[in-house]
Order: sequence, then structure tokens, then C-alpha cells
Amino acid sequence: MKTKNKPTKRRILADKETFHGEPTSSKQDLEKCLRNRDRRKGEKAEGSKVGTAKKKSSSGSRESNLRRLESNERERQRMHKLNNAFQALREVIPHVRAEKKLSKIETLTLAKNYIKCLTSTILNMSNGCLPPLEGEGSAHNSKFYQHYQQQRGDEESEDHLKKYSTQIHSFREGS
DNA sequence: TAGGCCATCTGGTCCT
DNA sequence: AGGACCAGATGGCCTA
Repeated sequence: MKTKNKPTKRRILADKETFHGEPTSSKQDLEKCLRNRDRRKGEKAEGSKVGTAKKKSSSGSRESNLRRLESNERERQRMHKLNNAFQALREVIPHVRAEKKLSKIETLTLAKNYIKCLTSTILNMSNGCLPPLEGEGSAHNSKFYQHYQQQRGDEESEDHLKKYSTQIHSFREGS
């Protein structure tokens, strides 16, 4: 696992960049950030773009900047939620590389094959004929089986357990 | 140092 | 209209 601790670091960097380290939990904070941002933008524009600098200090522009910052914050929260979901997924997928965090693509790939493996196991154990669930007929189970057969498609003869196991080890080797 | 992975920003589009 | 979602761009951190 990479000892990055990125979320915090990144957030600090982002804060420095856009908010000058000030917490952004309130509207006042956002306003403060905007002032700093505008100031720095002005400084930048002075040096670099000659004659193309737009004079955009109207309240409308400020409003849109504010909306942008709020939108950025929402996007960060959304991505954090997504990452939490990834983390939760990592915790339920058995894998041998415990000391190293699975990447997102590895997590998804392993999860997919783990599900396939479990499905295959269940169906083998039940011979494709699961006992009906309470309150339901066998239709549900046969649908399940049909779906499974469909998903298998061209990998009909594949041994999912073998594949999954191989994959776990290939990830460990880092290939 | 290159390449992989990641967080964040951003503008566009979709949805409610 | 505003929020959610998405994908591209950018730049930082880490490892081989």
C-alpha cells in the first residue's frame, strides 16, 4: 500500500491554492477565498496576458465564482463518497496483497471475478436448482440461473475459481 | 526520471 | 434553476 495519505495532503494543497488554507465550511469563508483568488488572478494577469485581461469584477462574476467554489466542494464530497465505496469494496474482497492497497482498477476487476467465482460456486453447490425463496416460486431462481448462463457467454468452460485465484496472485506480483 | 495512480478543478450535459 | 454526474486537464506523490 502506498503511504500517500493523499486526501489530506491534497486537500491542504488545494486549500492553499484556492482558499489559502482557510476552511471552506461557510459562505463567509467562500467569500474570503474569492477575494484572495481574485487578487491573485489579478496579479497573474498583470504579468502574463497583455491586452487580453478581462475586467470581470462584477457582482455577477463574483456570484458565478461563488457557485463554482460550491460546486467544487460538492464534487469533492462526491468523489470522497465514491472513494469510501471503493474502500468498502476493498475490505470485502479477499486478496493476498494486504500490505499494499489495491488500486481502483484492481479493485473493480477483482470484485467482478470474485462475484463470478461466488456465483459459480453457488450454482455448482445447488446444481443449478436452488430451493425456492420464501414466498416465491422457482421462477426467481431459474431467472438467476439464466442470467448467469447469459453472463458466462463465451467463457462457458472457464473455471472462475482458478481465474480469480490466478488474478489475486498476479496482482500480488504486481503484473 | 518515467510511468502509474490519484485528487482536484472545470465545463458540459443530464436530471429533478 | 440547481444539483448530480461525467470526462478531460493538470499537477503532486510514489515506486521501480
